Amino acid sequence: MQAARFTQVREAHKTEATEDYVELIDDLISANGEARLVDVANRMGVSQPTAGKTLARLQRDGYINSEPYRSIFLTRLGKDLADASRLRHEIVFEFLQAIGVGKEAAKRDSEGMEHHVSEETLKAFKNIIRQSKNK
Amino acid sequence: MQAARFTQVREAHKTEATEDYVELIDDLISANGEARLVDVANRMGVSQPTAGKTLARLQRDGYINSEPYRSIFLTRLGKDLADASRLRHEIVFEFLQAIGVGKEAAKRDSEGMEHHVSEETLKAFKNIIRQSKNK
DNA sequence: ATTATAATTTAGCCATGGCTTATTTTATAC
DNA sequence: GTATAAAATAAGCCATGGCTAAATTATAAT
Repeated sequence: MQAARFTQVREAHKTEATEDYVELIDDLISANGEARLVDVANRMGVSQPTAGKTLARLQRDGYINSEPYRSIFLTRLGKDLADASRLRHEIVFEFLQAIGVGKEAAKRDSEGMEHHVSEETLKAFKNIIRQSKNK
Repeated sequence: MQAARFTQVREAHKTEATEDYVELIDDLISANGEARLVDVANRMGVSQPTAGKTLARLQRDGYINSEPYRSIFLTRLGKDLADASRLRHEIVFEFLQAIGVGKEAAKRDSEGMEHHVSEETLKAFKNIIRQSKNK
């Protein structure tokens, strides 16, 4: 049934924002020692109130913690999701480069594609990466 | 700047529904001679009112035409978008199979991936498809 | 320490895309 | 040709994720 596929794509969309945010927060903590709303908003390319609203939802759903007016911390759940997301993201990014896509396009496309790649496809991607290294 | 990438992904999301719907409408017309709301809704996996609302937007934006209570027609704009979408969709689908992804996963993943693949990446996909045919 | 600047939050707006329930219109069966 | 079933629409709800403008809180500078 075709309907199931579209339903699945819609499911993926629901988790996209969450994954992008936790991954970014984790990066900011690694790079700067902390993750501030203003930096999240800038890196996501949205206004601060928009980022604030999304972060409130992430907190509601247990991915992050933060006291009012203080910086943002990942919960265990958030950190695990960030790690899994980054791994998937990196595989897609490396894969695109392995098949000859330039770095900039690979960055752009992997950002959108990463949320729609199943385990099976990811495995195929990893094979290609491995082959391209052993050549 | 990372922000630009996320902005681009958001742009892609805006056009996703439009592309999915016109492609589906075109398929329904080919298969059944007409595209009815009830079939669109069933194939998209949403309720009829939801499909109706989206179709109203598509009409507002010039992709389709339909008289109240009658079936749906693509405008020139809609037909062109449907053709371009299907082509992209098919390339992604074939590509995934060419690298060893099974048919079902390829169908599912191509549905989500197609909207996030740049021209550059599409070209790389076509190369792989060509190579896999000449082996 | 006070002032100025920067960061965060609040409030309120909008569009999209979901839903259900109820109504209206069209098509079908008899 | 009328009753029934099916399809489409209307009305009204909700969450997400955008925005701006204004208020509050925290930080930095002198």
